[in-house]
Amino acid sequence: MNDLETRQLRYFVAVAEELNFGRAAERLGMAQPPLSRAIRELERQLGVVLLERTTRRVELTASGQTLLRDARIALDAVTAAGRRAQHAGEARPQLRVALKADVDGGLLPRILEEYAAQETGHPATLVLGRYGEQATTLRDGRADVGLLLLDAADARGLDSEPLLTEPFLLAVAADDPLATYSEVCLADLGGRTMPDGKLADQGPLSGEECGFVPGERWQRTASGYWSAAGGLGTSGAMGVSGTLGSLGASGASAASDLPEIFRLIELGTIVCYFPASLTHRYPRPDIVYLPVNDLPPATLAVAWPQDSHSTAVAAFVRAATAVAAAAALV
Amino acid sequence: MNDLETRQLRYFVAVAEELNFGRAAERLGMAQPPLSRAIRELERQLGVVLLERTTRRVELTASGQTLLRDARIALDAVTAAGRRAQHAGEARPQLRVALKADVDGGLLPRILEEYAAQETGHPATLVLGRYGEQATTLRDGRADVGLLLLDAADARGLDSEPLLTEPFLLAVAADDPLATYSEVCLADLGGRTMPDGKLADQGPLSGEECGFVPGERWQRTASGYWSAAGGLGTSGAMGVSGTLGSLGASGASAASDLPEIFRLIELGTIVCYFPASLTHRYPRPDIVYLPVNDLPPATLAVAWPQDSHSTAVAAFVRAATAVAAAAALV
DNA sequence: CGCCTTTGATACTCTGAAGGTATGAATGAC
DNA sequence: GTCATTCATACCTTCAGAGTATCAAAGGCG
Repeated sequence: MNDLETRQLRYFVAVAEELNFGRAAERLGMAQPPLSRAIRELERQLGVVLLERTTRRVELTASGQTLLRDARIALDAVTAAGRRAQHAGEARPQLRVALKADVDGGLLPRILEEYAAQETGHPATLVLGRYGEQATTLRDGRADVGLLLLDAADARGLDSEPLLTEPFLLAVAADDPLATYSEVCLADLGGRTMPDGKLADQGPLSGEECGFVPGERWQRTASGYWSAAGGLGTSGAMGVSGTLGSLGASGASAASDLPEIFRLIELGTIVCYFPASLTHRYPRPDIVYLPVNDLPPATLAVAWPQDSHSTAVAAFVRAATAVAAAAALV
Repeated sequence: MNDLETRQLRYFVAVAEELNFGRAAERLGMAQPPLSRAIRELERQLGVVLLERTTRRVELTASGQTLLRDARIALDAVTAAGRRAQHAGEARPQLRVALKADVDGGLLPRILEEYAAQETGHPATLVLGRYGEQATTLRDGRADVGLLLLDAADARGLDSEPLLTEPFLLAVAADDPLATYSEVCLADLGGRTMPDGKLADQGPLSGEECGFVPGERWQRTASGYWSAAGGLGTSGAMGVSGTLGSLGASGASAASDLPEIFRLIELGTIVCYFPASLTHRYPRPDIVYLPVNDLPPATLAVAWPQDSHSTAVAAFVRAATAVAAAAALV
């Protein structure tokens, strides 16, 4: 078997995601026939059928599903290789820290201060992204280290160290009937929607595209072992592509920035989950934050590519854990 | 920046490893001029100088070193994607278990038995390889799960669970002066060589190509965090490409299979380190096994690609840890 | 100091793989 | 049965990648 080219993987991922050759070709900026041929050639090379296609429907085979997962990972690794090389070539190397603005447990200033004190020669710069993007940002080489909510991130390929755990709070309009409650549970939220259009009673994390075998629940233990866990106790914590302001490509009436989201919450159009520390930063008269008693808490962590070997990353991780440990004592 | 092609990465890795365009071209089965052009084009795409070249010498820049590391990882990910897709397309899917024959702490039969009892529908098959190859075998998709010595493996991209710890024993000829000792230390071994031609007083693990920043020592803590550790206490445990029967491409008088190695040990030509459990399996009148008092012990672990999501892998890991735990009680 | 070997770069040619256009054929909706 | 949709096929075109021949610079050496 000759080695695959990234072009072939990109083509396949496009088709596998669109499940439609025409749309995939359009997305790739090419005509449909050469795309069909390329996929056929890929299947011939691998000796495996990846897509079951009729003129009306395209479906992934088991091989195709496997390849979709692994091709995404491989493509990330390739772009990461390029980007890291570019970054290493810059005159004044920097430590790129990925995070979603305000999702830092209030620790960011102290972490940056502590990190700067370590004099690594790599000043820190922030790479701000939307909620849930941080893991990908680390995997494809746009950042060196990140702060993210472990439960919302697909941590594959990353190592991480938890910093703190805090509950999600539900933000609702002050004139919502729920606002009089001292706490709510998910079942109380029937019908209310989140910024991404999903139903609020599913919790803050979208489980779609989680990449896990349907019907299986996996969770990571402290020692790094993935075990199948039967129960649903932690099922909310396995999402991958987070919500909270992210708007999917398909999102119809999705809001993406915080001011917009707060406005819609005040109007009663949507509700939204926020980590508790973030809510302290946005006290607003017309919004009430409520504890949700059957929602697992959020774990803020510092994360980095598993194959990282930079001293600056290690220094940042040390700084982050030290600050978190100090904060936990207060 | 357009995405890189794996062809470009393969070309670069070849040149970076050979540090000579002509030899690299030969290895790639192509002429030298197009290779030179391809590398130049790669540098242009990235906007970075990867190689400092005169007509007499080729050297890696900092960017080039970074790219060499990451390109290897990315290429492994690409081939893994292809192989896993092929594997998923097979009629009767199997669990491919990578190991070096006899390096299993004596647990393999019981692990296989325990695994078979779990009825995953994926019968186990063994993928035998040379010592130290298991990690790569897992990364590039030739196997789904493996048994390996953690200290000898480059565990990047893998998750693992330790099974047991046992000392390395030194195998020497019965008529060697050392054979009368009850135990030895590394300093006693001056001048003796190992199967790969390296000096025995360096311990069983080759530190070359370890990929870590020179002058830094890294070790993995229980929680998955890589920390810089100043001391040399565990320095022997960071090797990547193991020895013990592997013969490097450069190896001149290297021996590769066990019978051959034992013969050379009997003749006094070489000495060799083996995990204790393996020596029990090869009692030979003309070979003496000695404890080495300043050598860190070997940790046998079960390992799997970090992004694995297979129930069969999880079942195997459960089986392995259960058997190891039971064995530890005896 | 000058010759020679080694080795990467340049100039040019050529081939084939990747992409485009036109069209066919199958499938499901109505 | 008709029609729209969508994937496959046939055929053509182009340029990127590979080859050959050659140049030029850098060390080694007498």
